[in-house]
Amino acid sequence: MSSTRHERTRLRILDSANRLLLERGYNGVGLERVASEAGVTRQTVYNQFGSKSGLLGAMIARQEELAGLPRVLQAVVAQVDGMRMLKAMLDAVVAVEPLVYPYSRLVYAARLDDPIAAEMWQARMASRRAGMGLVFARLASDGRLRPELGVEEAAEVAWALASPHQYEYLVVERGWTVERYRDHLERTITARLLRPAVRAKQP
Amino acid sequence: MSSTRHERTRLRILDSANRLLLERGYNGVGLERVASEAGVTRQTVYNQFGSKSGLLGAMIARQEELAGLPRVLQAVVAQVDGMRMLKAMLDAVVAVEPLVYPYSRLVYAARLDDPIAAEMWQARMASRRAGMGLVFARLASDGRLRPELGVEEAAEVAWALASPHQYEYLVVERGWTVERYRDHLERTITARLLRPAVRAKQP
DNA sequence: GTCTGGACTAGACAAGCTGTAAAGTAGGTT
DNA sequence: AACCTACTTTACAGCTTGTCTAGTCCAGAC
Repeated sequence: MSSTRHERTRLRILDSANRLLLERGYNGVGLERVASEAGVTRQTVYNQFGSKSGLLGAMIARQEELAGLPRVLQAVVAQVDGMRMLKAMLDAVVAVEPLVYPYSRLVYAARLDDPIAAEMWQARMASRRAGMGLVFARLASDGRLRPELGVEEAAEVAWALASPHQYEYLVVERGWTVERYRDHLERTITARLLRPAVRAKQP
Repeated sequence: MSSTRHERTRLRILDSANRLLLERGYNGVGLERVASEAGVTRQTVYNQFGSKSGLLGAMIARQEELAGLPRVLQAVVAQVDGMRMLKAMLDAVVAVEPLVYPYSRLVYAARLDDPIAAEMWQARMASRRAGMGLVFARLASDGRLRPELGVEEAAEVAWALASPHQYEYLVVERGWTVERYRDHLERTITARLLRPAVRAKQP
């Protein structure tokens, strides 16, 4: 099997990093502790991940994989109708955010004084924004966009609405269910950015 | 005058802390440097502010005072009409946020592994949320709220929309002007939460 | 079965950080 | 002139990330 010693210790380190960093914050726990809980030396952590930020990056990459991000994004682009695409996008956000948000939060905070974390944040956000751009390009060509709005502007607004921070505030902090949150997103985007579907034109 | 030596050094420390922490992040610069740029010893910083978090708290309190937060909030509660109150609230957000946001961001990040910062964040957010609650209570009694919405829910949604993170994303990151941002907030809140004003009832 | 290379350990080091402590020196007020 | 407070100087403890050098152990190739 593909379970070399290398990979096994790598996973042990990632597990203990998950446990500790998630509950005590990025600066709240040192690599010595992460290493010892993984039954490993701090040196090994550096051999595997290069730096503390590197470890954080590996944690996130693994979590996105685990959360099935590639799969749900594929479900989004598979839609042909703009409105279905939007719904699939919201489903994707709601499915992935709960699993990925605790990690996003760490990167978001670390980003302020760690260049590597800053770069990671930029890359993640750019890719999500691009996804939202696709959705609204489709909605625009379907004629569902409000006439005064451009695709770019609509995508920016929608992405800001579906950002991790909104999830954090409404779901994590205020206790909304993810269903309610999803419903809220759809309502807000519809009310603010879309216009009713037009029936087949009568010439 | 009320310019004791105490207060003068206090201001010098706050100034150098502003300069350094804002551009290098909370963990990106140590108190040794802050102190030396203020022409003072690190010990003096501890005498005055107690801890690094304490210094951060003092920075924020001073900035909110400088930004005129009490004044604009007074302008909000002075309104009698709910819709004017909402507009005043948005004016307040737009006036204060640009000055306070860089500091909010520091507390928001530090909050994850610093209990004092966490408490500061909680207190600040609770007070802003309470303000939004007042506005929507008035709007509700004016009959301007969508019938399916409760005051609490509407206030939560509005507050999430007018949160520092939305400002950060749309204005700081995407380069919107504050006027455009304010307009966006009003449009979104109106479209999502309010219904058109009813004319005087005809019996 | 031995050999070899990569993974891991052990221990020490540099440079930085927060926070505390004790003792001495200026400043301004009364 | 005396005094209290603010401030400085110096030193410590304990923690951090990151680097370096040996040495050890293990797994798969031959």
